[in-house]
Amino acid sequence: MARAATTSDAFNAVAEPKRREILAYLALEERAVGEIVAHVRLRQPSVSKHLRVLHDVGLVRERRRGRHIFYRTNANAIRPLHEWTKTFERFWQHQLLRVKELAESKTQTSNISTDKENS
Amino acid sequence: MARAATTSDAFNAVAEPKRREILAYLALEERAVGEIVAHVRLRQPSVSKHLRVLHDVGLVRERRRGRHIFYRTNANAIRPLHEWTKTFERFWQHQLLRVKELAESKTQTSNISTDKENS
DNA sequence: TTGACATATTCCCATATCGGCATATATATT
DNA sequence: AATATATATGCCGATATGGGAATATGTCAA
Repeated sequence: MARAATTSDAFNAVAEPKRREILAYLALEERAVGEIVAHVRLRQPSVSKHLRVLHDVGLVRERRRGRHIFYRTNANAIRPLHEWTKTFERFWQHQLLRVKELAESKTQTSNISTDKENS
Repeated sequence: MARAATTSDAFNAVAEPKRREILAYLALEERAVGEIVAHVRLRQPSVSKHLRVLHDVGLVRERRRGRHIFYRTNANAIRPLHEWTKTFERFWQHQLLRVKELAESKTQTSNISTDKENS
């Protein structure tokens, strides 16, 4: 093996900027491929491929209507990502608290070099 | 051009399962590379490379202490992802509402074929 | 200085990825 | 049936990616 098992999941699907753009666009209302092509600046085949990826991981649903295929975002499939980021919520709250405390202690004792910063 | 501009950002960094694992591990407390290697099942160079990626996008901070380098998750850098997923929150709430309404109407009028489902 | 330890970097290989182009497929219209 | 329209698929080229192995770099200890 060489590359990481390609567990093409929602995280991967969303890593592509154009796909995020498409998801945002399709969240508002369903759209036919042609409309998406017009909206995002890509050729139709590329858009179809992105839609395939999104569909495979359940991030969009399709509705076939004549020769048109309407896609819409399946917001529920984004929830796991939301939940994952949420697990870090308490940590960034901690960090904010620390920064606040530091700021306060600095205003009390006028800046006595508490430096520990690194890139 | 060929591949999508390689905007190595947080979304991309987080698309890698091992990197998510590392982030979760380093959120609790800072760890030296050796500890991370022991925790996640990868060789040291691979871990260093993942840490590089994470560091480049600001998802981890490092603290050099003698010959050890301690990494910790910078939860704040995860907030943008959180915010992005959050923009879809109202949509999945909508969908839940729809499902609920559908279920209710079905119990009232015993299932009069309102089917419109597709993969 | 030399040697041990911790971590990063480089090179290589296999594979994945993205976009463009050409083409296939499906459906509607005439 | 023939044609037009909408979308998907296949192939190609360029590049990115991840892991392994070897090696370089940096730091501490003797």
